[in-house]
Amino acid sequence: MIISITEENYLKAIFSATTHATGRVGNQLIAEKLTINPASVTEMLRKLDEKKLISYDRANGAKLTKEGLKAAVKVIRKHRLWETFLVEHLNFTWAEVHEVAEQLEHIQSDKLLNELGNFLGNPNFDPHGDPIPDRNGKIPILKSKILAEVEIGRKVKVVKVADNTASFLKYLDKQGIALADTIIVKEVQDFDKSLLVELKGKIELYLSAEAAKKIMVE
Amino acid sequence: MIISITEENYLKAIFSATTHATGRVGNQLIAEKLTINPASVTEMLRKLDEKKLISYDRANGAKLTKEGLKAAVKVIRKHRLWETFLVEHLNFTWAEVHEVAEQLEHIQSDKLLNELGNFLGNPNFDPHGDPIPDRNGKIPILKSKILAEVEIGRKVKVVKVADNTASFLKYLDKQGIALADTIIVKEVQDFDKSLLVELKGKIELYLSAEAAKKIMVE
DNA sequence: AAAAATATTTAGGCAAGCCAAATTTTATAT
DNA sequence: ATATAAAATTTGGCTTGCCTAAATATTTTT
Repeated sequence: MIISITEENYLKAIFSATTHATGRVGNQLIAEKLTINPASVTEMLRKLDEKKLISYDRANGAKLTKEGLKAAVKVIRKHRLWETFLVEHLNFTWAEVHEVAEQLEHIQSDKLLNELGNFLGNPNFDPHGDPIPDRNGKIPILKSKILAEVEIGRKVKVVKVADNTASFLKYLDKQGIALADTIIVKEVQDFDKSLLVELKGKIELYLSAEAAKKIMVE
Repeated sequence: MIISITEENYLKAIFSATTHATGRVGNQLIAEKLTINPASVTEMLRKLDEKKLISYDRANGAKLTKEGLKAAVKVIRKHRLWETFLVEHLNFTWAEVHEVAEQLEHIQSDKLLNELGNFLGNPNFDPHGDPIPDRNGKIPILKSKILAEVEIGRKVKVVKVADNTASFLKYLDKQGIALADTIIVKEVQDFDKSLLVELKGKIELYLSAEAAKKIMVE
């Protein structure tokens, strides 16, 4: 079956909305993720329902079928493999990759996808620490928590960022924080919940409560 | 200026039609290259003319402007760099690359283009021996001739194929002919102009006149 | 339970690209 | 020079995806 680029983007949006929020996936939310008008969403959801990629009714909203899930996960695998390629081999920073990966994820070629995976050594996580689904669609699970919830004195490792916007990633770069860095929480300021942390055993710096919620550690 | 994928494909078609045929580039020819209906071509050519990417009038047909040429050459550079990448790093054969490169050539990212070039060592020729335009749009020239015109006894090297269709490339693979192979023409059959050639100093084989017109040597 | 707020759907339209059929223009051949 | 053939264009219509504005549903608040 042919799935258009637009349709792929809807499937991706539904997938990510499904995992994040607990309940139903409404049109509004999908519209926001794709920055389009909610009115436009209805007809597309109906179309995806007809194509059996989602089940859709007013009460339950949109829900991926087995086939729709497979398609969504494949796009995500492509996206994250390309991000990995761009960072590891083409000198992209993690703040730069997203936009280009959004384009590359729609290239259709099973051989390309397979060979790219092999070329990269079929990694399990991308440059942001997000899990890369394997060939069969299985998604590695990372048992991580947010830095804001770590006890004082505990030594942890940065494994993922929960916000892939360029502005946040650039902020991390400026602070010198990268994936796999070790962090020890030294103090929590009572009035604003900001943290004083030790980074890589040497530098000490302050992180806002906001930032601490977006840094995942293990 | 934003140039859509469709527009890029038109520019590419006009470019290749321009170099091949000597005279004017007509709508018919463009329609054939893009396998679309000639009726559809008219409006697009007018649009490209409005955008100053081509000059277009009934008498002279379509002709790329400086800006249109630049855009066309950039797409071709992308296409050929990606082909090189696929063959050299992802185990694609030269018969497999075209279809995927047709997609990859439309990815928009100057950084990607630059870094990909660097990653590959900014090669001058792609896996089919076609010249890769450099960053400034300059196209390397290969002073090659077709195998059919080589004198008997002369030792030459395969530098390019003048037909990139999968069927011809697969035929070459079957015959064991690849870029950079040496060939010596031993005999020319009078009645059908087919050639008996020595390949890589050992194998002898017959090539039809047709094939000999599509193999470029130096 | 009524009013207010939020979500969804309907209806009418628009832009990009495509096609088929009919027509006009240009080129070729007698 | 004119009849015929070939090439280009016009016309009308299609599909995909998007939009705005208005109408319905559904929740939430009071």
